[in-house]
Amino acid sequence: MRIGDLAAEAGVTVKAVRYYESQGLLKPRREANGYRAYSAEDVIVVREVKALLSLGLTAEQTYPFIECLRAGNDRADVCPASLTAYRARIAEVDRRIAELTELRIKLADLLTDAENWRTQR
Amino acid sequence: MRIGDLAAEAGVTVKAVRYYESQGLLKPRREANGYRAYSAEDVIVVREVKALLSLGLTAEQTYPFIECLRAGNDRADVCPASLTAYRARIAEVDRRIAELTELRIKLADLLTDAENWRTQR
DNA sequence: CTTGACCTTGACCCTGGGGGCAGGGTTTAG
DNA sequence: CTAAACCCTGCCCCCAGGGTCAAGGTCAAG
Repeated sequence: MRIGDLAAEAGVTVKAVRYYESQGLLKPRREANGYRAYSAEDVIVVREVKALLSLGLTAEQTYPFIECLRAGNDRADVCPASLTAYRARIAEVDRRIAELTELRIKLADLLTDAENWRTQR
Repeated sequence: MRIGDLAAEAGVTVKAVRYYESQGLLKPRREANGYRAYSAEDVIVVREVKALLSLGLTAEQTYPFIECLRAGNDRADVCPASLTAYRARIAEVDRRIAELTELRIKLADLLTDAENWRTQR
């Protein structure tokens, strides 16, 4: 199958597929005319990458998941490296939520302060 | 004063100062040799920009605050436009926290699922 | 055989807030 | 006089692609 079919079937853009390839996540063969040729397995890979990116992982961080698939597993997340990646991402999210929560407090304080200053003048 | 002095006094890098200028937040005069020349007021502006960026505003969003300062106010955040910008940023942070909280749940579910699958095999 | 619609290719510029580096000119202290 | 420290502009890099382009390939209908 060609890149447009793959993209449509996996629910991403052609541009995204080419980007994944540039990141080393796909290695399609080429037809005689230079067109990229994909297997049915590549659809699974692209869907997985899409799902992982939407969880906030970087393209690079999806690597262990794809390797897990390529190793013959039905699921990309049953390998130890995948579990580690999940845990790392959860920790990252927790850190980010804590940061934003602090920031929220700071902003609210600043707003209150600025409002009070105005009514006092 | 020159760019290095300004940067040191405001606690940012020379590169950052030039970037702020490229975003229209500073308009230094030039010495005969082409060096940028800053006023003492510019230190205040740069400090303000730095503080606002650390609150997650974009350089563009700092614009109303700088205008407020230039209008002669002692504080950059006492103008109506500044209050609006604060409120917008708070709403943004709230949205982001909500997103991350949902994401956290998804990730934890996926992790649990993958772990269980492993112990079951 | 040709036309037109659609597909694919690689290549370029853009995002935000700068960091890093190159290759120059200027100034200041010793 | 020279070396260090400063300043200038301009270019490439990040991340996950989006937008646009010119050029060429494919496939059906007429």
